[in-house]
Amino acid sequence: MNELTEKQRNILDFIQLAQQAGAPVPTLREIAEHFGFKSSRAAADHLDALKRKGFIQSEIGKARSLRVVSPFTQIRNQLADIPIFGSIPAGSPDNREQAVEGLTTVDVKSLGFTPTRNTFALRVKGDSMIGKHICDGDIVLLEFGAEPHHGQVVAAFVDGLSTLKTFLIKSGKPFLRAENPKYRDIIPAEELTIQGVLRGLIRRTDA
Amino acid sequence: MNELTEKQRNILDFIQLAQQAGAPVPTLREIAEHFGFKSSRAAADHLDALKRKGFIQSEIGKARSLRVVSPFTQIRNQLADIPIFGSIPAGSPDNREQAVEGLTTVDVKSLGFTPTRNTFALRVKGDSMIGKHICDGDIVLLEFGAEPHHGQVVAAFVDGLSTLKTFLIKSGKPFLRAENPKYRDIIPAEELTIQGVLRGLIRRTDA
DNA sequence: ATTCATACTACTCACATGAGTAGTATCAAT
DNA sequence: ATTGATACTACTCATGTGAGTAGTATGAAT
Repeated sequence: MNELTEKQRNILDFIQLAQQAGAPVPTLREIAEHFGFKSSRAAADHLDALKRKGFIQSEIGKARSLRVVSPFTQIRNQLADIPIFGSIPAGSPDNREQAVEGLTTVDVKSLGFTPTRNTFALRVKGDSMIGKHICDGDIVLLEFGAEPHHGQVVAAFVDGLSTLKTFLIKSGKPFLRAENPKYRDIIPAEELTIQGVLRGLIRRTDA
Repeated sequence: MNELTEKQRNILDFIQLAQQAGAPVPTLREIAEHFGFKSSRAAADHLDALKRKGFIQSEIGKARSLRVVSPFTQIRNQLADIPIFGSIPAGSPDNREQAVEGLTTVDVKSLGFTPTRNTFALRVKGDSMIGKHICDGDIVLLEFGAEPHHGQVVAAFVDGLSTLKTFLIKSGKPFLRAENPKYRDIIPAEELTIQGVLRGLIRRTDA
């Protein structure tokens, strides 16, 4: 019952293509022009059919407000871009221009938290956090400016490099510990800059 | 010289967020309303500044035609939606309607491989792969139909559930092994369905 | 001192755009 | 035979929307 005709599918594809390309969604007249219709009503008819069949939605009276609602985009939530740094520059990660190695885009819901401007990513070097199952090459998502709690993993600026450590409080004093018996670093955290608190992780496995 | 003021940055973020969410780009009046301006001219002034500094582009006279052209979107590549299953239904993951728990969107470049229609995700239950640093609650990205190689991690259908195991070949025969001494499962792989080969991993760390 | 960018309010204008009315033609299902 | 969905043309209307004019205030740079 919810099957599309060829014309309707073509129009749905046309809209979806524009949407995916990052371009504004076409207007009734743009659709009409593209398909050679001489009246925008023809396009409106097809959109009505697509709406009735649940493939698209729009807000009334609002220009270019079409949305394709495939089973995927229905589930889809807010997205967020998070910059990946090779190493974090000193201070705030707001100095975005420098050292940005790439960008990762995550679905907020699947991640379980909402990234802010203070969220950034870092490529892990070394196996100092292997005890927490954070491996060499993993991308870790961190939040700048968050207050670290006992047992949380944090990024700290040590010897000119950003390194991951576990944040611990012992006798009221904060310490940093590597999660690998090979590295016996236990460093008083007072003298250091905590750059971010671990919020998530992305790993790529080579094929 | 191309630095943005805080106001301009906020407005750029507002536009980019809408764009990423798949929503139509805001109009002058929508921007003005969101930031509490009483005139759309205020928004237009900021957009003029952003255009002059090269952060956005627009087509004249066209509704909602803004595009963010920051270094971010320049780096940005193809995105891919990957469905997350609570447990994989038997057979091909193409039966997407069922058991889809959520959706994760990843940047292809940061992931290091290109997801296909055969790429899917699975939420890990249990710690049977802790030896490979795959933890309970992690989201693993898998590829259906790929030929598993010795030592790769695969998803297999065992006792009505999808479980992760390491794929091994011993004396020409394929075996599956759990990476946890607690689970001594060594199962001949011939009788089993390999549902997918591990390609990536996403972890969320509770705040 | 003056210039310039930023950051607005208040208002206007033209046209872009969604939405609608009325009518025609075709085809499949009943 | 008649109904209903599809697939249009021709036209109108209200409002959404980008663009612009005029003016005010602030602060940094020269």
